[in-house]
Amino acid sequence: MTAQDTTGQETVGQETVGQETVGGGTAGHGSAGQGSAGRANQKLRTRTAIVQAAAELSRTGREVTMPEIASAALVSEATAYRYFPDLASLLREAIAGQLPTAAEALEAVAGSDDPVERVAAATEFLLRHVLARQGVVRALIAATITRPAEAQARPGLRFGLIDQALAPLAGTADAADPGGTGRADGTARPAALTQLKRDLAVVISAEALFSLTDLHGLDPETAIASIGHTATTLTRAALRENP
Amino acid sequence: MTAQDTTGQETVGQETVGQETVGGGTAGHGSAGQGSAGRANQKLRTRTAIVQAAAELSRTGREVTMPEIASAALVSEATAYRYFPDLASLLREAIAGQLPTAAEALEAVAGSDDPVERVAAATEFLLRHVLARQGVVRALIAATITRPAEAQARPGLRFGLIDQALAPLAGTADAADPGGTGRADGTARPAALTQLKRDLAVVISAEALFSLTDLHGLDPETAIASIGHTATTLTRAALRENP
DNA sequence: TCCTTCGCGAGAGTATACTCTCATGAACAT
DNA sequence: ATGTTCATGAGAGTATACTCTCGCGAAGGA
Repeated sequence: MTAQDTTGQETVGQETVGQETVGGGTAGHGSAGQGSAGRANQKLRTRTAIVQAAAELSRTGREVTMPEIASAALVSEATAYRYFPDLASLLREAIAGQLPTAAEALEAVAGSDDPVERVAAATEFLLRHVLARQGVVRALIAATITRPAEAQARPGLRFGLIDQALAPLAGTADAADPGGTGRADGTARPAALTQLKRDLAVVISAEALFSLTDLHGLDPETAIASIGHTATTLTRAALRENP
Repeated sequence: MTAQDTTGQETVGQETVGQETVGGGTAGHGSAGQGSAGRANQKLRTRTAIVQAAAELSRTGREVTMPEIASAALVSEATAYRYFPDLASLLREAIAGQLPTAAEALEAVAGSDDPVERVAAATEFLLRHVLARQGVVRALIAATITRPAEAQARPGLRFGLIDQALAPLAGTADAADPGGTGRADGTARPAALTQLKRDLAVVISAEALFSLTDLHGLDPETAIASIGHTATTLTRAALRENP
């Protein structure tokens, strides 16, 4: 019965909010039947405004605070915290909302069946996306690394992208298999695919990018190129062993 | 011979220890040879006690706070901050102090010239060391990722270890070349070595370990094994192209 | 012995992230 | 029309990391 419950979920996807269509009668009063459209819509608008403000600010590449987002969204800080348990959750959703689907991200190589080429494209895409939102991504990493329990909620774009890039390798439904431990396929392929995905999950990451730029002192372009090289090297090595 | 010097420095551009600038020629005690040994020793003991306490607490694997360290070291929190500009600096030094040299860490494979074997050992060593100090390492990453400017000071164990593991590959002084862009050697070797080092710097890391355990949900042992696989795969691939 | 220096503790102060409570007024039900 | 629900704003409160200031008291010089 709390505000929290009504707005419900906070994970990816904000289409679940309204339990009844916006339509109904005019937002005014008097229309019988389902009258609570006004409040539900209001909450939806508030929530959307907050996420939008966070998304816009994230694109500056700077760090972003909750008061800043709230004031940009024309709500109070308290309200922002009513919709999101913490800054990290909000940033997560704001970032996830800006992500194209894995298929869209790999559109440029949609015609290619070469995993190496596709992995290179995925790496480039992910890292440039991260780079443009550095401040927020850094804050997200900082928040999740000290609270591993809640880290599961971090956007799985990385994994989706990798799956999508390696789709040509998976017979059919393998790419959609999250666990990825392979099945009754009988071949050694699934295990190798799983391992390759783990290899790439480590490499195609914001953490890898920041390691190279911050600790190793590389400039962003060089770092992206280096990680691209690492990712394709791993892919080629896996292909060599599993033709 | 200022008190500053005696207590020792630890990173770039921080001389915050005292507010006093013990001032070379203060009128009073010009001579005295080693008269001020008492105070200098006292400061050294205090500093050592703080680092020791931090090191011990770090080995619990938990997170550690400055008040906790201070009380374990029997000093006030203010004193701890007099010796270290922030918690991260102290943790950094405490962790670095527990590190064996790269050579010692790779003692088990000292007799081997096989880079693959040596890289596997380095990976295993680094990740187990990190795992045993999870809480502190996580806090360090969180602190440095939001302040890239000061990240340079993070312990370079990773790089030293990698250099040491790849020592058999480097003709002579190449392993000691930080920039590593290769020189007038004429061959393609140095560039490939540099790239391999970057590959491994991304993979043999605490960030990689936490990515797999936190985001991918792997248990620590599986994660370590996976990263070991990734690292050796990269090493083998590099060897294949540069015999 | 007397006086200065200075390492240190204690406590107040700041910044950021987040929580809690309460009052307001619009939306809604009756 | 009237009473209830509830989204919201405002502001105080908490926790952690860190800073600043004051003053004590012992180390050390003369």
